[in-house]
Amino acid sequence: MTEENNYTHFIKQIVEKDMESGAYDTIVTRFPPEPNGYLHIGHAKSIVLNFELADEFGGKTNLRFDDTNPLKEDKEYVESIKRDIEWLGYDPEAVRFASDYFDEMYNQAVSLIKRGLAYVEDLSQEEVRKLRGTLTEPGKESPSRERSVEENLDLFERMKNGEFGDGEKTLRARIDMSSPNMNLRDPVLYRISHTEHHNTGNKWCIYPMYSFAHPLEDAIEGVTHSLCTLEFEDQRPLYDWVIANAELDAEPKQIEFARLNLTNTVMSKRKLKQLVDENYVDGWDDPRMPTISGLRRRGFTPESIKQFCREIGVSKADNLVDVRMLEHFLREDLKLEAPRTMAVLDPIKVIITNYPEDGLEWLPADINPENESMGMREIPFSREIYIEREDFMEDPPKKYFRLFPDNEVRIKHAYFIHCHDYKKDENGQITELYCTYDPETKSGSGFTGRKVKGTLHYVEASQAVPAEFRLYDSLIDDEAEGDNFLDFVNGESLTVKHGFVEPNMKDVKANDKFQFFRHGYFSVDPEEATDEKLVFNRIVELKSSFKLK
RNA sequence: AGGGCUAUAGCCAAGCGGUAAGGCAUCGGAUUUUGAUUCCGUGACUCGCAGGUUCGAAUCCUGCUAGCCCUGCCA
Repeated sequence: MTEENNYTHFIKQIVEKDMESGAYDTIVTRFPPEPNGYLHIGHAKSIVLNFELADEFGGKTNLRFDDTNPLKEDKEYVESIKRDIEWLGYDPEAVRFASDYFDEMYNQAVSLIKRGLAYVEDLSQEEVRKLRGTLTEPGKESPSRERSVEENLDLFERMKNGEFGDGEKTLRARIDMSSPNMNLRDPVLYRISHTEHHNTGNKWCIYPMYSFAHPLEDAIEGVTHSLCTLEFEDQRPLYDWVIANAELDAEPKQIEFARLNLTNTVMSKRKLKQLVDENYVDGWDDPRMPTISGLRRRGFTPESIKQFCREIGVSKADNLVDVRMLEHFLREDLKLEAPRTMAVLDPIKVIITNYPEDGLEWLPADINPENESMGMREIPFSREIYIEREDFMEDPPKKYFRLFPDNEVRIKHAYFIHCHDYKKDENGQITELYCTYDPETKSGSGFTGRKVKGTLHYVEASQAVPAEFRLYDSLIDDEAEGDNFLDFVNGESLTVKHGFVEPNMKDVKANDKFQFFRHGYFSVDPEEATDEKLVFNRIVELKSSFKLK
């Protein structure tokens, strides 16, 4: 069971009341994705809500694939969705499919027909649309509406038996063509589609619509609280109509909440698909994607995503959450977990002119100063080291306390070094720095004679391990201008750097996470890192109050 | 405009008639061998607007305004 938590929201309050009043003995929720795409962080909000709410009240949560439209769905998505939920750390009480209940749904439809609550429509889609009316004008009743029960029964059975082509007929609920709620103007319950289904194969050529299928699925599974997003609010009367008229005992209630929107992010399946199809990214699991698989590959931890979902709350107000909140929880989670190590992403060589020609020493370094139990490692130091190119300036501005001519800085875990000279190539690019070190300032020696303003990270040259670093920036630039979201795609969302890491990083494994000193949190790319080639994805930068310029 | 819903700080969000929680972000300051972390401090004379009820209103009532959703045989 989940420990008690401090988060409350209107849905939890509804459940609390329902439990107190005895309306339900136990709570059952479900996460009901359609297997037609990959899960993203917006789904994570729903997953966390459903699983943790049920868990908190000692209830259960099913994973149920809403596979009522074989035209769009595929097994491939079923597997990726299962994997993502498991990775997040949730274990469904049961894994079900809407298609498991096709027989039951068919019987319920027949029952509605027998009671005069549904009829077979043979008007074309176009004609049905015309009769539906508009937002401000009531619809008109279809001639099919007054067909006899016997005829309806016969036609529906023939629909099932494949006697009609796609779109030739539908089964409609007989509700109210003049309802101000469009969903109640005799909504379609079943349509004909001669399409093979990933689960039921060619058994069916009629498939139930969401509005009919979903409440039945909930009722069959004994779901008590059926949570969905705001756009289904207008469907609730229809949901309730189905529940009231179905011959099932359970009485699930639908409750709607606002979906998640994130700054610098697009969330709709359509847009994400476009980014993939038009090669703005490398696939659904590109580390820049807000998909669960993208976040996982980028290096986000399940806990950081879950904590984010808990903290943003649940309400009915449209919202746009700052991505920096997500990043905050990643840093928070990794702070005590990720080993510190040093990586130079854009190297510049430093020659320590007064260090012995063939000297090499191993220095002790803590693995995580905030978590001493992680122990120590040893890192080499010698006459030649690499530091970050941006840690040296010929002509620094005020308050630049890194290295510049005639300045002294600390090299992390090693010594103070003092810059005396530097060399440039024909393009004016700095190629080498010449420094001296002061043996008295060795780290751990307790030296207090002088203070320096800056501490730089480094990698010793002879032992340095080459590595590739992939630095990610927002995929979407919220400040950009344009009519189409593609105008907002950041063309510089990926920067690749080649540099060095410490020798003890040779044996890292896929998805290992580190804090590169002064840079941020990085994760070993699971797809493209090999034994010969280290590839690190930057998950998120460290915060910084330093602003050059 | 017919219906449904929403409105509390830059963002998310608690609050449920007794006098505005918390988080993120921002900006200060202290500590610091990460310009990080940590720590401390920082913002709503007011809750979309206008009226009303009440000793007392973000909370109740009325009327406005703004935004989102609904006319798939998608979910």
